[in-house]
Amino acid sequence: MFTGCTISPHHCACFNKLTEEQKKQLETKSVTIKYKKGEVICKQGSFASHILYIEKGLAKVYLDDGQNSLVLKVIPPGNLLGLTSISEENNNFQYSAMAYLDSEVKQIDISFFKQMLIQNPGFAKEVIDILISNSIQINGRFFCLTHKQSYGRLADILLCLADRIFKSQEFELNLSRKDLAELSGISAETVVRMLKKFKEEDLIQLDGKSFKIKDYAKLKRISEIG
Amino acid sequence: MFTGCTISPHHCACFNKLTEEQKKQLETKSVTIKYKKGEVICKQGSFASHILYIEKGLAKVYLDDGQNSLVLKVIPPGNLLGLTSISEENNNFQYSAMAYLDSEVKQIDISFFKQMLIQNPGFAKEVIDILISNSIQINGRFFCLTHKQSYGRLADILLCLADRIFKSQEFELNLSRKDLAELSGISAETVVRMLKKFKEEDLIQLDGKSFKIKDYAKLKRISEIG
DNA sequence: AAAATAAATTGATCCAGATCAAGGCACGAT
DNA sequence: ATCGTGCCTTGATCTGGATCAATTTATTTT
Repeated sequence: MFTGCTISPHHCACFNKLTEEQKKQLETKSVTIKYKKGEVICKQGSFASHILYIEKGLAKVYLDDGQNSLVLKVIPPGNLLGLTSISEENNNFQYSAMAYLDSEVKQIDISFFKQMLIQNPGFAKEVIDILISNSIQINGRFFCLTHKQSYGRLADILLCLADRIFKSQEFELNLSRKDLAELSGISAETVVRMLKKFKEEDLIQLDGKSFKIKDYAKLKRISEIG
Repeated sequence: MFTGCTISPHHCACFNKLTEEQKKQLETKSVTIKYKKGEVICKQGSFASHILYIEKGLAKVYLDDGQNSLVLKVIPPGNLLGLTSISEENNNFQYSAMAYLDSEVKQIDISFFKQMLIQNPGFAKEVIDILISNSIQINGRFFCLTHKQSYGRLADILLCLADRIFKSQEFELNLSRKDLAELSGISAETVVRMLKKFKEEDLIQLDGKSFKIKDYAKLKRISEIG
């Protein structure tokens, strides 16, 4: 029912709503920056002069209080990042983001973005839809991390990676065990133990960073039962 | 830094942006319904033909998978409910809501609401701001419930009630211990024990449903340390 | 006011998963 | 090669808080 999956299944559609003229303007009002894996793309609390759009790579969005960190979502190409900064009262980043893989990020001037919201109702409506789908997704993850137990959460993430990121039952996961732990909201040691168990029970095949989902149905069941 | 507080600190400002004409129309497109404490206002999954606006009372918004329940937020008068249903792809309620106290709720025709989004960019912008502030709030709560421990969460909720609902250090809490438990994401028994501890340590005064914050600063510290 | 029902409190037990500690392994730097 | 530094893995231990069970106190219902 609810999934801890952090990855939006669709591209954001808002830019399609811009007129040709506006699209041209957009190009002059934006610039693309490259980030290496592990680099910080935006920092919680800092002033936000841009809305970000992931063109290539993968980024994680997380909250941090200096002590603990919570991954809110993972953003694949085709999605916006930093939308919360367009609010009038919170014009700084409400979360941090880091490149999970080498990435390219388009920075869009925030006042241009706001101008589009006012000038182009279709664009605004699309942005609203994006915000809503973000909320729904995060609510699901919220439910997951607070009510499912670790097994289910890990199964969830594995399926999410297979389905939404790699679109294959077999993949090379370029993330550390610690990253995986963060994603599923459990400790790195526990992740290792659980992966081992999944392997023993023949639900997955695992060798270092090579993953293969062997029993999708059973993993699905585990993710649902919790 | 992050708070588990579920209550939005401000009224929604979007209706101010409507023209006089549109405000009049709004009246013809909406109707106010009364709910008794405990009644369900909207049910997760059901078709949403209206956007809801809390006029009086208090409502809780929660997710439910039949097994567990997670309170996303508590909505005081002056706030919208069910905004997620204006999305094109999710035109049903993404969560349930229940009256915490006797309440009055205005139901606004959803297609009228959508029409306003298109016709009135100022209105749309305001709705975007509301969605953003909702997300920020829920993200904070998310962090709280996953990373703070129970003590901090309970302290958090008590301060939130005092500051945002009752606007007084002393209040009569019309919620059961179980409700309080749900709000802070812990079991009812644990809530009782912790309240007792708070009382013993002279942080609060407590008699049944009468609460009084005696040491705000210390509670604040507990809520921050976790 | 007595009976029935629900909520609050307290104590005892249990367990998922964190944390701590220690080795094994891989890979970039010297 | 070999040193170092950081991941991965495994085992041992600890604990916050859930759950279960039983009693007490409120609140309805009749």
